This record gives sequence, C-alpha cells and structure tokens, in this order.
Amino acid sequence: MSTRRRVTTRVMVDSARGVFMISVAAELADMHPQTLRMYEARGLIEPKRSPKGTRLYSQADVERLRRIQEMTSDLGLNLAGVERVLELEAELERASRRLEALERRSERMREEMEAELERVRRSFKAELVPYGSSNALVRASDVRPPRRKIPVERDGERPA
Amino acid sequence: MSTRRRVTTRVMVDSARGVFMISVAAELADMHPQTLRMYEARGLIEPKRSPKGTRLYSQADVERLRRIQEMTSDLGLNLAGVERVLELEAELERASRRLEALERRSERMREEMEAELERVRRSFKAELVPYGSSNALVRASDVRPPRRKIPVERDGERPA
DNA sequence: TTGCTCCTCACGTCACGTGAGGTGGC
DNA sequence: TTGCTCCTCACGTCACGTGAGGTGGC
Repeated sequence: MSTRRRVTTRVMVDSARGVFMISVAAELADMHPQTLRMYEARGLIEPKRSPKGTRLYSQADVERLRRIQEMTSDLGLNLAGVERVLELEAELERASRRLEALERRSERMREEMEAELERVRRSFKAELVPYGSSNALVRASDVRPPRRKIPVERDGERPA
Repeated sequence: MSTRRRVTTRVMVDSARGVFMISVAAELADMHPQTLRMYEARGLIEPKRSPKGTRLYSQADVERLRRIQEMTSDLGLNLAGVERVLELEAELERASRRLEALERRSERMREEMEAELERVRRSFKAELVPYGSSNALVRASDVRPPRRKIPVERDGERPA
C-alpha cells in the first residue's frame, strides 16, 4: 500500500464491438486518421458509427488496420493489392480449416471402421467354441471367458 | 486445291521451353518489351536465355505475363502486390490439391475397410457348414469347391 | 542497311498519404 | 475556448510504364 505502480489491466471486450474513436484507432494502428477515412472510402474497413456519426473502431478493425499497414509499409503493396491479398488469405484460411476438418473426419472414420471390424471378429469368435470331446458347439461364455482373436465358426447352428 | 485458306496449326511444345524472343513474347502478352525486362529485373519472371544472351520466353512465361497484366491493368495491383498474390495463389493451389488427394484417399480407405469387413464376415460364415444330419462340422471346401477368397480358419486343428 | 537484341537513363502519370481549411457538437 | 469530430480539396512523393539513346551481332 505504500508505493503505487502503474498496472496494466485488460478489459474483456467483444473484438467486433466499436470502441475506439478515430484518433485512438489511428494511434493504435500507427496511421494518420485521414488515412483511416480514406481506407473506409475505399471499402477496406468498415468501422461502426455512434448515433452522432462518429466512427467507432473495434479491436478486430485495429488488427485489420495493422495487417494493412504491414502490407503497405513493409511489403509495398498498394490498396488494390491489399484488397486482393486479404481475399486470398481468407480463402486460404477456409481451405486450411476444411483440410483439418477432413483429416479429423477421416481419422475418426478409420477408427470406427477398425472398431467395427474388431467387433465383428469378436462376435464370431467369442460366440461359439467346441465343448469337450463332442462335436457340439456351445456358447463360449458358458465355457470360459473369450481369449484373444480366435475366430470360430457357428454357421451350422443358425436356423437356415 | 484451287483456293488456299489460312490454316491455324498448333505445334506441341514443352510449355516450359524458351521459344519466344522478347518482341514476340511482349506482343503475345500485350506488353511493352521494356516492361518485360523490368519485370525480370524485379524477379517476377525468369525467361531462359539463348547462348548469345537473348531472352527466350516459354508458353508458361507468356501465361504468367498475362496473369500479371490482368492484375496490374484490370485490378490495379502494383508489382509488390502481384508478387504476393502469385505466392498466395500457388499456396492455395497446393492446399486445393492436398484437399482433393485427401478426399480421394479417404474414400479409397473407406471402400477398403468396407471390403475387409465384408471379407471377414464372409470368411466366418462360409468356412464351416453342418455336414449331413450330425453335429460334425467340416471344412466347407470338403463339401463343395471353395468360392472367392475364403480364408480358412483352423485354430482348433493346430497343434498347441 | 534494316531490324532485332542488349543495356541505362529519364520523364510523365497516377495512386496514395497527409496536410490544410472549414464545420459542428460535447 | 480547446480539442475532438465530420467533410473536401490539394499537393508531394513514389512506383511504374515507356520512350529515347547508344551498342552489337545476325
């Protein structure tokens, strides 16, 4: 309680909610406010508006602005390029997600099939075994617990 | 044989082989020859060279030039943008191929598993049949000729 | 010689960023 | 009043395309 330190706190905010006015957003994105207006006019970004008409930028907007900043300043793209690249990156993102999903789905399917196969093997194997010295077939469960992988026929007992 | 018509013919050429000198390539791509040199200096295109040092553009080069032309003229990208877009499109192409391959592989796997499952079911079912009116079980193959792929189970017969 | 190639240099155009200038509401 | 917002207009810079100018080999 003696000394006060500056403490950074974090407020949880919906990343799509408009919270920054243009001067703040511009500073966060390291851009001129007028540039933000220009980008909006070109359709690169769409901040919300307050009832009075003041632009309100969300967290997601600021991130997008930073991505644009990176492309224009670091890579030297013009705005037409930025537009196209953002589109392509979104497509790539979708493709990548589909790939992951398909991989998961495929693996799950494999496992299910393996399980089914095993189940079928067991069902045939476990059900019937020879009993004593006779030729009679009885349920394995009546004799002993089933062991590993010893498939046994039982066609003969089924009602034709 | 009386009148001659102009006939378009097509020569099969490896699309990666350098066949067009700069003036031809430029015309095919609807660009200024100097522009082609500029693009090369920027690393956007790499034509082959003749032993004398003359640039030789391939079919693929010309197609690439057209794609670039489209991006700069129609969409207004600058060259930095073109570069990035070409990269991303290549990535997307790869992702798309992987997706297709995975889909095919997944389908093939499913079919194989189904077949295996069916095979196992059949093998258990087909192998042993009742013989006469007794309880004796005999090999199905001893009773009638074996059908397709019917592995024979004989666990009980093996010397322990 | 003509028409191509190679190269470098320079200029015109256009996109884009930013600043100025004027308005209006907490 | 100060400092923000909104807007439009204009200018400086830079990338890019293209033309000019000079060279050299079929």
